Amino acid sequence: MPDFVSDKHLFHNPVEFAMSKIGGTYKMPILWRLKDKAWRYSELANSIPHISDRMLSKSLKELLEDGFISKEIFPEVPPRTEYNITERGKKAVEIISTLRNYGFELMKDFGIEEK
Amino acid sequence: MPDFVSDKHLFHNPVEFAMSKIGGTYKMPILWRLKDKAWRYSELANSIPHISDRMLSKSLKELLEDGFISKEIFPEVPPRTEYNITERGKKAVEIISTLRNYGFELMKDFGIEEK
DNA sequence: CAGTATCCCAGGAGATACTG
DNA sequence: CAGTATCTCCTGGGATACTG
Repeated sequence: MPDFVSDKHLFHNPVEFAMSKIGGTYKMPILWRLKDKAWRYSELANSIPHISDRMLSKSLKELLEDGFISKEIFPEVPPRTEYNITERGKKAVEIISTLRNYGFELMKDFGIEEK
Repeated sequence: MPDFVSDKHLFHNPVEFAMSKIGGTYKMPILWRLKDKAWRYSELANSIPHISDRMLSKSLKELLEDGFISKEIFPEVPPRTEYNITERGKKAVEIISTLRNYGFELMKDFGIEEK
């Protein structure tokens, strides 16, 4: 596996590339929530612990640009925006599910209680 | 999923926890190489692109402490050290394999040629 | 050969303030 | 409600030098 460049960034392996797309602190939590229904901006903001508007809007924008989610704006007052998972996002959700199950397993392994 | 603390660090979900154990730039590349045979320090150093001694030794130490790999020192001159995967490490390798396949898929999806 | 010790920097993320 | 703009901070990782 040789190095390769995408979007002006250097990668060394496919995992790095995948993580550049769905990694970071908030992208997986967002995709996970959109898994089976549409969510509005404020619902995401209230549901994800500690997330700031800056990080939420930044994460949503990147997921949108990379085609993992879609966005629908309803011209109401007050404005309503809904985010949905796309086909590409659904594949990511499968990976997240695997990672999540593994995480739970590891937590048990390391003696961390799930409350 | 409520927050929880492990090793003085705060986590918000199981994926974060898993990534704290096998994430970062070098842990997966290392585990992946140890998948089916023992490797010496210098072999890893030569095989992993751009890795510095600092990062290699740091990553190995943490993987060792967390039980993903084991280490055997042969009292020869010059010294020889071999690293092996453990049972816990083998489970991680399965996850890495999934992530790796997904990464390749995404690369194709984004039009990145694999050489 | 197989590492450790220091110093340094970039970029991910936090805090706060503001707007159509 | 649904964001964007600034500024700041922290830590993962780079560079370099040294050792049993």
